[in-house]
Amino acid sequence: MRLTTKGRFAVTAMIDLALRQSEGPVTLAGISERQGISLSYLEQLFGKLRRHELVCSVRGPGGGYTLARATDLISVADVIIAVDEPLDATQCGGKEDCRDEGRCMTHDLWSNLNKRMFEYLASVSLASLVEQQRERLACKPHQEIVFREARDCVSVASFEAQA
Amino acid sequence: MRLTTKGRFAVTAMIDLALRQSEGPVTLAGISERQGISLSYLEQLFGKLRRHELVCSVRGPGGGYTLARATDLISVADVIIAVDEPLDATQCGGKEDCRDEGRCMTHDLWSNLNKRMFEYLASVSLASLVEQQRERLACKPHQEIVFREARDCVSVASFEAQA
DNA sequence: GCATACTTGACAAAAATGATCGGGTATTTC
DNA sequence: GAAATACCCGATCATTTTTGTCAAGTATGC
Repeated sequence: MRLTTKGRFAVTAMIDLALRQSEGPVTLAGISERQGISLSYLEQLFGKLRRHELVCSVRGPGGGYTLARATDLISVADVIIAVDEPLDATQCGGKEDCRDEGRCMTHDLWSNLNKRMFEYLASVSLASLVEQQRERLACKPHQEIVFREARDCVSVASFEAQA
Repeated sequence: MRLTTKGRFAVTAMIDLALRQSEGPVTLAGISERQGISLSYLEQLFGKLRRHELVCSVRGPGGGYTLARATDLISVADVIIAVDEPLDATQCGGKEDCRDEGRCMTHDLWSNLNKRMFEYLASVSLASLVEQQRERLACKPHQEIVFREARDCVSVASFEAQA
């Protein structure tokens, strides 16, 4: 599993979608404006999300995207896997036991790490994130949910290492 | 924390170094040949590792690199942090509580993930990896420790997602 | 000492990826 | 038909990853 900003964008967009789909399909243009992600990029991401059957699309006026499953059946891991396409075959995947010692010396380490991360991300559902988000909104009831300049924070180029 | 091939290369190289430093400084040329990582790239990585005081350099003939600390005092997290320099300031770092809800909607998620990954990687020392590696070598006692074509496996471009 | 070979160290170029921009087409609602 | 929307594609810019080139330092043989 790979952790980059791409997955972060995708998750952010999915949360936005989850928060609004009760009012019908959500347009990418809306997500783009609210979250400060370029429309083209969202199109690419949602193309992948759709092909992985995490979202459904509705064309025409009033159209947009909706989630394909309930929020508690979509995990963060699902989203990240969908947009990050992990170039399957090219590596000595979990199956082959990497004879030729030096090769894949770090195999066990990485597959353990992978596993841990995956387990963690798979344990976090969109539902729980949405709930978190709702709680925050509840604290500041009348603030409008339009934040154009969210970019500085959301679009940052890399994860931060922290102790 | 960011997970890319860069960190993977660095860890692989550090294990190679740990396995051989008993015979004196280890050259990057050697690591390059054995692990299939380009010399220039290793030079960059080891520049960072040196500046983070994880390795020491010895110039001139017979020179090379040695570890700056005992293998059980160097964690995988140390190595990855060293080569990945997390562009500190640009983001809304852990301190600021990201008011303006939509902004950093996923803040908690990512910082939790970060924390988990970091804890895991910090718990894995170079010593434990070396020991693992030694055990494997022990099973195939007479095989020469020269594996030119390790690239196919080690150089793959991304982590694999796996359940 | 001095040349020479071995090694790190630093800078620049190339390749790959991430992200944006602009155009177009298909589909649906009105 | 007109407008709103997804969908697709190629071009472009920025960033990151990877490789290439050249310099600087240092031990060794003479």
